[in-house]
Amino acid sequence: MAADTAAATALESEEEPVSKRDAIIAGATEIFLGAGYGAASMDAIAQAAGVSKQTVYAHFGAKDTLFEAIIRQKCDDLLAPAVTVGTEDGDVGQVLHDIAERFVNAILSPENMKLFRAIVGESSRFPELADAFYRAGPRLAADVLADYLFDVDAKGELAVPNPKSSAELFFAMLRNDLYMRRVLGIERVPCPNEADTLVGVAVSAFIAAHRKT
Amino acid sequence: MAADTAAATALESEEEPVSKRDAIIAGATEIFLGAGYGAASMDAIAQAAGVSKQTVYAHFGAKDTLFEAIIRQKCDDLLAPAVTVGTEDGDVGQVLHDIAERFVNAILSPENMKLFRAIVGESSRFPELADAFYRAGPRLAADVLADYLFDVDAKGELAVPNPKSSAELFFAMLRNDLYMRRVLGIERVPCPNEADTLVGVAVSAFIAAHRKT
DNA sequence: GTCTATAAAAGGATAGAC
DNA sequence: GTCTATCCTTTTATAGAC
Repeated sequence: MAADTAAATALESEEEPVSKRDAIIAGATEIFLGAGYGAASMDAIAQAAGVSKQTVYAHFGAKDTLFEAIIRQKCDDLLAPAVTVGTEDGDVGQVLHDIAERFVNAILSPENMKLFRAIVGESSRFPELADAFYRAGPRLAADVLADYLFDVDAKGELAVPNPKSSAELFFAMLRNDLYMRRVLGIERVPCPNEADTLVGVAVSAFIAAHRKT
Repeated sequence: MAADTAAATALESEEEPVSKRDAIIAGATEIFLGAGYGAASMDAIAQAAGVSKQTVYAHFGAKDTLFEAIIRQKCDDLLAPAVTVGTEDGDVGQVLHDIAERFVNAILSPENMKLFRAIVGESSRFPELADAFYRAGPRLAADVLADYLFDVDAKGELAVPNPKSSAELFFAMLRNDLYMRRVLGIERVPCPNEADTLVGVAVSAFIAAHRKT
């Protein structure tokens, strides 16, 4: 299978998916994230992939298996860039601002919105997926930031007696009203100005709340 | 119909729903909020209501109509207590603490969790419901708090140059990691200790960020 | 591995009697 | 208004040929 994929990669044009399997993944991702698990039909997925339905079943066995594969991959792909701290040296305010900007951009992206809605909507049927999302996203982000805040406290730049709690508070501040509107699908158009303002407000408030006495 | 309901109320025991219509509403609420729109079948709803399927259709016409009726009612019922300011006199810290406690209790309640998941999962199919939820919940709460914060600023108790922005930040702080875990269905057991801690952290940080210079 | 064709079941909605 | 019985579309999944 690996050899097949490699050969196809070399021969096919870049527009077309390299293999049937990749085509299925692409099609299933589009349909599942666009419509949700319940409203997505295997026919629609096969058609979006340009493949017969039986081919889909040959590769993934069943609908729920396919859904799990798609969602798990998306969790890893999408949330990874949001949780890196980047350059930890420099002014604390600047570092926090950078982290906040990347986090907000990541969680507000249309792809992440669709992923989150799909997971939340099926959290009772696929609890493991909800857990995977939480660990790859919010939990990891908070853990990474908590490590950084621990150092910040040690250096005496800010007073952070409880890094874990403060890290969670920081990201909560970033999941603001704009995030809520986007989760609910109310705000369609990307609004960079509001996102920038939001980041500034959150970072300022966070620093003010953790200033050394 | 009203007379029928009144008569039934007087005669029936308190355990049983007063009318067929109320029984349908109760059953549909249970099924829709428990399983989501897609996974809920009209058969299951009829069975949960103790009524034939045709009776359900006679009252509500179609599945989507029934869903809308259920969700809209739940939005009004559930979110109303969360958005009252209550006694606006007294220490600012105490008032904010009260508001925060009520808000957290409301949004973390199992009923609200189920409602939110159902709406988010079907936000593309029922955008009006997502909008109704937003206006009855997050938007209304922020508006009410913004009014209070405007007065607080005028009295000079805190520095709140932008009440709307600050109100949104306040509630964002309350939708913390615990809220995220509950939305994703990870945290099953109610954890009052963590909720109390969370409220304290948020209120302290908010006041510190808005202290007069 | 991939396709066409088909089975088998579930679910939304309706007909007609009472 | 309410029930039983039924229709018909959609959808998951499989059989069998190439």
